[in-house]
Amino acid sequence: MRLATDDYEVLARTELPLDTVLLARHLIGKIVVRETPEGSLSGRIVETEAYPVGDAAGHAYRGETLRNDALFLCRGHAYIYLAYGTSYLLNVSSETAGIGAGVLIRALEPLVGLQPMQRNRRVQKLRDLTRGPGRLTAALDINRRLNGIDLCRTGPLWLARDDHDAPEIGTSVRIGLSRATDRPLRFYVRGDHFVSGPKALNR
DNA sequence: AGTGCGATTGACT
DNA sequence: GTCAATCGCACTA
Repeated sequence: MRLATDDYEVLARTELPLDTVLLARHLIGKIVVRETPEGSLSGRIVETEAYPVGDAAGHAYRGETLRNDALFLCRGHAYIYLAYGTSYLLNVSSETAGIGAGVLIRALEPLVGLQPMQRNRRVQKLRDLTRGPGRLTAALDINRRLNGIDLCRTGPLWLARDDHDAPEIGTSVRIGLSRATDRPLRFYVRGDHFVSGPKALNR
């Protein structure tokens, strides 16, 4: 495990698949980097969900609004919104500019900055730090101020390559929806300790 | 202007 | 397992 984020390499936009579902798979195993005044934080993506073009459960389904406009940026930009009035959720925009689709980051394996994350979350247990889309944003101090940021450039929030072997990826239905509930658009590192959701969706 | 409802979490039985 | 918290947004009128 790395002790610092100094030698992370930023993901090039050209290596991101245009297609939302392919991007959701591609992002598994990549690294989210958060630079704060108190230091660098990072985690490895172990769970994502695709919200592709024409998806009735997607926020872009009814067109562009003030809330969701970051989804319409070209692939690799952050779309962050407040869910249930309590949790910020982090997405990566997909497709070409003007289309409107994205990938939700649902869980991370915490890597760098464990102590600040524990402070941000007010929990000690590593497993509770970033397991869940609202938990990982709290751990990394991610909120609406970072909405629209380019994740393919170093800065306060960006994506890095990782140099591990490609993990074994499982597929399931998405979590927490009331519409389009049957589509297999959730991807996760099979059996990983830091994947969210019920056990049945981690095999 | 009012209403209903989440891409969730934490506390509790 | 159940359930309330909490608020911005989409939708109706």
